[in-house]
Parts: sequence; C-alpha cells; structure tokens
Amino acid sequence: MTPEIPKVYDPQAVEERWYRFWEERGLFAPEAQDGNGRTAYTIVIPPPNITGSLHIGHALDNTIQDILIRWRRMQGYAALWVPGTDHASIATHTKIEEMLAEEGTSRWELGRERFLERAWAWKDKYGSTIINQLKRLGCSCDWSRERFTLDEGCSAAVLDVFVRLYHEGLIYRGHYITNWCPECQTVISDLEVEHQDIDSNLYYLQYPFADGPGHMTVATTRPETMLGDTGVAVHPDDRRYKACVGRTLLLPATGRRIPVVADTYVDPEFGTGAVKVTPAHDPNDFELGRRHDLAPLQVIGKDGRMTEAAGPRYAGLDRLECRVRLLEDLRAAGVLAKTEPISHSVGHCYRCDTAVEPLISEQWFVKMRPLAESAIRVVKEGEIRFVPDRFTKVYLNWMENVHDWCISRQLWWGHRIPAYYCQECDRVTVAAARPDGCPGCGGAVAQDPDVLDTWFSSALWPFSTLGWPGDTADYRRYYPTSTLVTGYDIIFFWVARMIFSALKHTGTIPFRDVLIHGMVRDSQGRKMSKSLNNGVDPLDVIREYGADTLRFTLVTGNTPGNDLRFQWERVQTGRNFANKLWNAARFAQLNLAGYEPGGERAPADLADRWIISRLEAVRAEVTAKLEQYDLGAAASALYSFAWDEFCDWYIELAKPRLAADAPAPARSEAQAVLVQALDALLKLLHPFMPFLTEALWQGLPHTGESLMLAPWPPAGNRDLAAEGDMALIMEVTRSLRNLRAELNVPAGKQASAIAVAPGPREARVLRESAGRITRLAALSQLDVVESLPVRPAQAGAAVAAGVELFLPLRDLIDFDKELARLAKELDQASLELAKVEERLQNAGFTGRAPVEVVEKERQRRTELADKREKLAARLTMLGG
RNA sequence: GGGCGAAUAGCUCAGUUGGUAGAGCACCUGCUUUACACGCAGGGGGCCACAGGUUCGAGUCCUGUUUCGCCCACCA
Repeated sequence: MTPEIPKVYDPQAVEERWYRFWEERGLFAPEAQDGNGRTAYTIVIPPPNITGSLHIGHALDNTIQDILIRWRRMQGYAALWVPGTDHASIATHTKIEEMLAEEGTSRWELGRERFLERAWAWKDKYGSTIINQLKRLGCSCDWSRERFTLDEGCSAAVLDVFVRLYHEGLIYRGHYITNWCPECQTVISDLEVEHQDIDSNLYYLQYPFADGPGHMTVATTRPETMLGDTGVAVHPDDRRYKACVGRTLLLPATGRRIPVVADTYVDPEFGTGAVKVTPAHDPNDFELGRRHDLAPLQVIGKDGRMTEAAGPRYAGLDRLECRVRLLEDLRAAGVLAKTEPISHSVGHCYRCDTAVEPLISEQWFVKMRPLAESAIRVVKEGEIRFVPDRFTKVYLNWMENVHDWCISRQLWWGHRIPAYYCQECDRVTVAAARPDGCPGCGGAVAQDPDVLDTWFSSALWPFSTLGWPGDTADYRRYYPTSTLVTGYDIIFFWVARMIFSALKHTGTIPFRDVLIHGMVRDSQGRKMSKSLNNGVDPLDVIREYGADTLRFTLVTGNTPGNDLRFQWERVQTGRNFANKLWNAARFAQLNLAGYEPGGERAPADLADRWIISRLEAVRAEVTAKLEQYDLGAAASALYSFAWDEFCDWYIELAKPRLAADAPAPARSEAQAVLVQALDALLKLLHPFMPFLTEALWQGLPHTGESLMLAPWPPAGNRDLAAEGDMALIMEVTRSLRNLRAELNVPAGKQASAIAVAPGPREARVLRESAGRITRLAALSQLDVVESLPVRPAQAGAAVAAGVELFLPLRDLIDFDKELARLAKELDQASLELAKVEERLQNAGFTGRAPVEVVEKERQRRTELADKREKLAARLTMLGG
C-alpha cells in the first residue's frame, strides 16, 4: 500500500490548489480551447449585489450555472460564463447610510460627492469579497470578462438606452401618485412594495352636510388622511345616495367643504357605500379625483409627518401620532360612529420594511405597454422557454397586466438621470453627454439629481456585459446568451425587464432558456432570515466539508423550480459520497502498479463488459437529464451508479484480477478497464464536483491538461448480454447472502452452496461465474448442476431468478427457523401469483392491454408458479 | 378576489408517456472481507391527504374536498 494517499478525503488540501491551477492556466476563458467553429454556449451571471457576501441562495444559483457551463465546455462548446456584480443602488445606500450613522454622520452631512467616494470605496472592498467566494465555490467564470453594473461600459449602455427611449416617447416624466418610502427617502416602484396583511380597524366617520341637516357616513382604515379629503364618492346607481350626489359636506376637524360625487369605482357593498376621496394619498382616489376634478391636497409629507395643510393642530405630527389624536378629536366631536376590526393589506418597502406612503411626486417612468407586446410574443411563441414550464404563466400574467415602471430614485449611488434642466427657460434636455448650455436659450443647465432604479441597468446586463452598444466581437459571438439561471423571486424584477429591454434595444431575445430554481430554506422549511438566525453560511459548509460536497448537496435529488430544505444530514451524505469516490480512486491507485496505457482491446471479462455497458447507460441518462435541466436527477443517477454499481459490484468483482499476484494479461486488461471506467465516471461527475474529480483524474494516466477541458464521454453501445448475465449473478449472489444472514451463518464460516440451474443459459453463466459468486457471497464453493436427484435436507434453500439454491449447513441449521422462513417466502410468492393470475384471467386486461404488457405478465406468472412450486416442494420435503 | 405549488416510509424527498411503490438519513441484525466504519452485508417499515370519476389497470389522468406554503391584485 502506498502510504501517501490518505484514507479520508481532505477538501481543503485539494480545492485551493486546483482552482489556482485552472485560473493560472486561463482555462475558464473559452479561448482556452482552440477552434473557432465551435458553437457558443453563454451564461451571464445574475450579478450579486456588492452589499454582502455569498449566501446559500447564491451558492445554489451559481452551482447550477457552473454545472451547466462545465458540462457544455466538456461537450465542446465555446462556453463563456460572464461574471460581475451589481451596484445595487438602494440596497447599497441602506448599508452605507447605516455605516455613516454608526460614525455619527449622515449622507446629508457628507454631501453627494463625498458620499459617492465612500460608496466606491465600499464597492472596492465588498465587490471583491463576493468574487472570491464564488471562486471558493468552484465557479469557472471567465474573470477576464468581469463586469460591474456601474462600470464605464454598462453606464454607456444605460445612457444610450435612456436617451433613446426618451426620444421615442417611451420614457416620460410627470406628476403621479407613487410609493414613497419615508425611511429610504425615495420613491420605489410598485414591485418594490411588499404587501402585508395587517390587523387594523375600519373607522366609520360621519361627515355632516353643509347645505342642510343630516350627514353621510364613510368608512376608512386611514383616518388621518381625512384631513386631505377633497370629496366623497358613491356609486351612481346606489339608491340610498341618489339625492346626495352634488351636495356639499363639511369635513370634520377642518370645516372644509367637499362635494359628493358619483363614480362606478365605488363598491356599494363595502362599508357604507360612501368613500372618502383623498387624491393625494391613495392611488385609487388619485384617479377618481382626476375624473371629478377633485384637487389633491397633500397632508402627509415626505418625512411621514403631517404638513401645514393638515391644519395647525396636526401639522408636524407623525402620521401615526396624528391618527391617534385625530381619532380622539373625532370621538369627542361625536362623529366617530363606530370602529370595527378589519384585516387589510398595507404596502411596505422591500428594503427597509417601512410602511410605504402613497404620495404625488414628479418622477420618470417607462411606458410599458408598447414594450410588453413583443415580450409577451417571444415567450408565447416559445422563442424563450421557461423551465419549469409553469413559470411561463407567471411571467405572462404579469406582463399582460404590467403598469408603467417608475425608474427615478431620490438616491445618489447609481446611474444619474441624463436629463438637464435649463435654469432660464422650461426646456429639458436629455442627452448622453452634458450639454454646454440650454439648446434653446443658451442658459445654464442643471442635471436631474436623481438616479435610476438599480434594475434599469440590470435589465441591460445580458448585452451590456458583452460590449453593447458597441458592435464587439464578444457581442457578435456570444449574444444572445443561452441560459439564464435565477430564482423565481426575481422573474418580474429582472427576467421580465431583460426580455423587453433586449427585444427593444438589440432586436433579439437576451437568452434562449430561463432556468428557474427555488429558494433554499432551513430544515423546517422556513425562510432563512437574520431575525430567526437560521441562516446557513455556505462558507462554513465549504470550510468544514468542501465545496464539492456543498454543490452536490444543493443539487442532488431536487426537482427543478421547487424550494429545497437545507439539512446537515444531507451534507453528511454528500461528504460521504466524496469520500467514497476518493477511496475508489485510491483503490485504483493502489492497483495500477505496472500498468501501461495503450494497447487496450475490447474487454472480454464479464464484469468489465458489464461496467462499460452500465457506464454507457448512466452516461446517456446524465446527458439526457442535463439537457432537460434536471440536474437533481442527473446527480442522483451518478450517485447510485458510482456507489452501488461501480464500487459495490464492479470494484469487488475486479479485485481478484487486479491483485498483485494475478496473471499478467488478465491483470493489465482489468487495469485498463478500471482506468477507462474511472476516467469516464470522473468526467461525468466533474460538473457537479469539479475539485475532487480534477484531483483524482490528475492521478490517473491521461492525456490532456485538465479534466475541465476533457471531452464529455461520447455515446457508446450497451452490452445487454453482459447486463443480463450480471443481473443473474447479482440476484443469485444477493439470495445466497440473504440465506447466510437469515440463518445466522457466521462470517468466518466457509459454507458451500449448490445451484440448480433451470436451463442451459443459467448453467453456463453460473458455472463461468462460480468463482465470482463464491467470493462475493463468502462461500467456499458453488456447485452448479442442471438437475439434482436428491435435495439436501440439512440446508437452507431459496429460489432466485429461477435458480434453486441450497446452502447445506449440516448440524448448524435451525430447522424451525428455516421452515418459518420458507413458509414466509412461499406466502409472498403465492400472494403475488394470485394477483398476477387474477389480472390474466380478466378478459379486459388480456384483450385491451398492450401485448408486451400481457406477455410480461405471463412470463411473470410462469416464474412465480415455478418459484412457488419449488418452495412448496422444499417445505413438504422438510416436513413443514 | 385570481393564480400556482405541495400532501408518498419516523424525517427530507424521487417516482419520466397510467402497467409489481424507491433513495438518503434514522431504525434492527451481523461484520477489524488487504479502497473506504464518512465503510460492507442483510433486514423491518407505506389504505401514495380524503371522496368520487375515467380505465382491463390510477401514486400517476379528470372533478370535488381538506390542510400547508407561495405569488399576484387599485378589498376604502
């Protein structure tokens, strides 16, 4: 034994070394493989935010991408994986402002310029952190092509797009009601608002008529907004209120006079059927107000406090404080008719979780309808395919109901809006470069202070990273990209926006397939979160178990699109598997002494022919599953093949022929097949477990620089004869092992067995493989006969694949135990036979089922009848 | 209000076009078999949520119900 190969795989010793090997040799670039004729396969990374470090969701997302890119690279594609990071405008803002707060300062105190300096410093520090973590995971990105959403090229793309859309009228500016986050101090898009159901109250308020006695009662969940009411609306067909329309009400607490209007928006069934209208603080009321000339009156400011317009008693109060005081006042005035509990949804900022305030402000928007049209078409027509397919509907449903996209943000970190306002006249100039002066009057211009929604630049990522708007070599060669891999949580934020942007600006789809995966949850299925402190740091897993184990654990056995639970027990399984492979290769190393590559012939040995054939079967399955994007099934197939077939059967079968004292020709043939099989297995496993497989492959005789660039195993032929023979041997072996175990034959006891072959084929196969079976079942001898005049009485008996097996045990046998065991087996066979016969007696079955199914069932009946007969005879003989 | 997903062994999950219910972990019994105890061999364990329907045949297809989860939505 060679002492230098440790028994236990240590990933730490391997991973760093081989990553450096790949990186130093530039193997991640598609140029590492020669030939220009190769088809491109491109993935552009979903750029991680520079705000943080790699989390378990990134680990899953990037593992999937790396599996795909490594597999395609081995298949001979010009495989390019473009890496990069996202400036994450609002998220980074939050982080930096937190940091500034800790320092006792703020962005306002710092000013724009110095704030941006801090932001770039942040980017330099944290941008590289996550890149290094991706490397730890084994990602084979082409780092020479790394991009950043705020780098020169991406920024040029953003400007180009903005200016173009503006001149086409697809970007416009205007006063609309928008979602204002009082905490982040910026407007956010509809998508960035998360609705949460809140238990609250529905307050019934009485508004007296100004022009006569009586009152109308309105219901509201936000009483503080009544200070901004400029009307009350009822349904035009509501008979209760027919006479009220056109009259005037006196708004309590303010004494303002407001009209009653009729609008079909109002649901007569809800509340009292009369709605207070607050155009400045409710999106519906905003629209309703426009229809009826009810001017907005802003009573809540951008700081979440009541404005002067709310009146002296309330101005300056926080909106919630105001609610309390106002309710007291209304109750005192006797106009709070009743309060009833209600659950309703309240919008919250997706970044800071603050309740969003609908406010009117002047913002920039993208007109979505014209852009959505083609974005719907390419998906409907299958040019872009969602995997799994069910996400197609999710996408289409959103795109078909899309609203205009608010793209301006009152932030500093990001792409500044290229709009310049003349200080002298009203003219607005939108241009990529700052104009020297107003093109109209020559006056000085000031640039819009706002930046763009961070997703505006992400939307261009698949082409901006490849050089667009320049007509670059990369853009021509690698665009459109092949596969986009991302979670279902950003289908709208990102995927949808890339699709319409690409169609608009590049005239083509950005990617062919969209592979959607689920979220990684904790072992109980809960979302990982800071507050629950249930997060799993992928770096911890890598440090303790290795990146290969993490990768394998994350993909194995998972269904595409479904969430998965992270369980440490499964990590152990992954670790064990890595160790199993390590030791299989270690076994090969220990048995390859004297092996000379070359001069291989077609294998003659049954075990060799069998494993080569099985390898072809798993090769075909893994390839097919990868093509379907079912990575979990591909990994599972490899797991069971490697463990059960390769290790537990093939290696055990090969051992005698590989022994140092084995005959030379047989030994070198066995060595050749061992190398061939292991080589192919490592290739198939490489996309999943790149480090381990590279390390092991480098220890094998091979040609080529790296397993990374080795060709994916080509299709071969199955040897069904060998597979059939091995199936017989395996079944007989298992049955004999079972006999030993059930009858408590001590491991040290060298028992001999008799096999009665039902036909010449079985007799031949068992005779040829008697040596293998005795070895695998720890027998001293196996006598294969075609008939046996007298069955041994002192023996355990079984029937496997039609072969009668006897394990003579002389004095050792426990008669009662054997009788019970046989009886149980007989029962089972009888039960199954009864079912089969019932089916075959059913005219419906024999008449309608496909012939091959019926034929199979008939064969099964023969087998079971034979088995039952033999077992029954045995039982009779033993006197049971 | 609309849509989607899940329900299969104690746990986490597979189950391809309907044709004898599987894996890993856990559990039980053996085993210092010269690659691996992170291992080897053997074993037990399932009214496939419920009720109907289609079919010769349903975990799989259809309808309905229940429970859990998610997404969308302008429910004052």
